[in-house]
Amino acid sequence: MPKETFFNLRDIKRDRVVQAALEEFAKYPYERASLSTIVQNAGIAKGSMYQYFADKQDLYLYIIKRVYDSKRNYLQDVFAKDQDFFATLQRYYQRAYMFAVEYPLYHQIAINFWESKDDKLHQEIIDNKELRASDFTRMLIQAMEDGQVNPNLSKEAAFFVYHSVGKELIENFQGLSAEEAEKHLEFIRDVLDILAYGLGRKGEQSWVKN
Amino acid sequence: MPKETFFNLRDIKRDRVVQAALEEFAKYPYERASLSTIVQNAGIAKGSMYQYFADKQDLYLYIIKRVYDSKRNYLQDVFAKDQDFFATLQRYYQRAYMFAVEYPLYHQIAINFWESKDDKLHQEIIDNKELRASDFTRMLIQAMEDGQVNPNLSKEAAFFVYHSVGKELIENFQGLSAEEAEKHLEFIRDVLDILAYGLGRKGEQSWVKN
DNA sequence: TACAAATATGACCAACCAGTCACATTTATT
DNA sequence: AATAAATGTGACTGGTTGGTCATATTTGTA
Repeated sequence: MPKETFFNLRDIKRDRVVQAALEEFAKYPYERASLSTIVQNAGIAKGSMYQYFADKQDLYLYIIKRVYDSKRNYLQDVFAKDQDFFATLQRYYQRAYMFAVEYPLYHQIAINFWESKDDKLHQEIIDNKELRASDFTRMLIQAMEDGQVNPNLSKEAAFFVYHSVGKELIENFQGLSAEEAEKHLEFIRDVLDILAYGLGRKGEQSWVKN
Repeated sequence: MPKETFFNLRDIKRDRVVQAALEEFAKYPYERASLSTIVQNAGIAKGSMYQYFADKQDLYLYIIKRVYDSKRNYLQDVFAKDQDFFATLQRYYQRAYMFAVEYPLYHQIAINFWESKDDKLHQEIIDNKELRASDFTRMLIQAMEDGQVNPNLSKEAAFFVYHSVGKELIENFQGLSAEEAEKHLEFIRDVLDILAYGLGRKGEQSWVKN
């Protein structure tokens, strides 16, 4: 948590600090990111930073929180729109892609974060993954009951497949030229279709005789 | 490339240097790995290391080469045993898993390597990925002609799915207890089955009417 | 044994890092 | 205007890093 002093700052100055931190943590993972570089780009003295934050990790966690709050907010209306399992997944990943295009800095910071090896940070990543796993599993069970998904599949394996592909999908679009967006969204659809045909074929349900 | 001096070393000493480097690069990615730690664990002087290698990167690339040579050798007879596309993939990933269990240090170094952000190293990763992509695509096209795989699928998307899942599969098994090996191998089979049913159902070929 | 070539050494260097602190400056309160 | 509180500052500390180099030791050769 930042200190009170940080919140008392004038907006322009506070934004400069945040912006400089965003840029640095987007460029480098936590351990290699440099506080000296951040304060230099923010145009403040080294000591000032320690008036705002307890230490490097405090600053980092604040930035991470901003990023994930923003992403959660961006994705909030993706779920529960309808009950189509496959359509929901496609909305989710396409929207996650659009987030990456719209907020490239946030996107890069998130990538750097979940690749972090730092013990304390790593625990948060695992917690987060388990949280998403239970969300996904809930959706999956519902879809199995609805008859959208083959109910004989291993739930763990199904989550694993979607987690892997989703992670790589999001990570993959670093070149975020807006012109290619349509092509990228189509690619996401192609990839998810491959998974969908494996998880159950709508209308045909090819698994029933298995 | 190591200097001649390195190869002139007595086996015991050379192995000590290699072993210390392996342990350090397994523990930390390139940038955070410490030469000082390596020389200390190897029981040699700092200066000696620079008699053997030009610099840190020279040492690292030598270690990386060892790792990948070893892995390539370990996986060499996986392909071309038979023409069953899905069986070959399963052999590949199960064997890659066994490699990880058998050579945990090598395994960890490989993971750290392909997560590296260093420009020069990153290029090698991309090259490597493209090489595997063309290998995979060749197999895929063959399987499409054989009727094992739905020929209407996007080849890029198909590779992407296998690449993502394969990468995460290999990365995932860090707790490499030999007792759980059977369970892990079964999990790999479950995951690949999900993909297979999406790429085409053997015997049934559910895509033909699509 | 005498010389030369190869190899080993660790103190040392400059560059960087996160974090500190005595002090200067600005802002709020009386 | 005078005082107090809050905020800003950058030189400095102790640590780490990759890399160097003059010198010492070992090894090979004659």
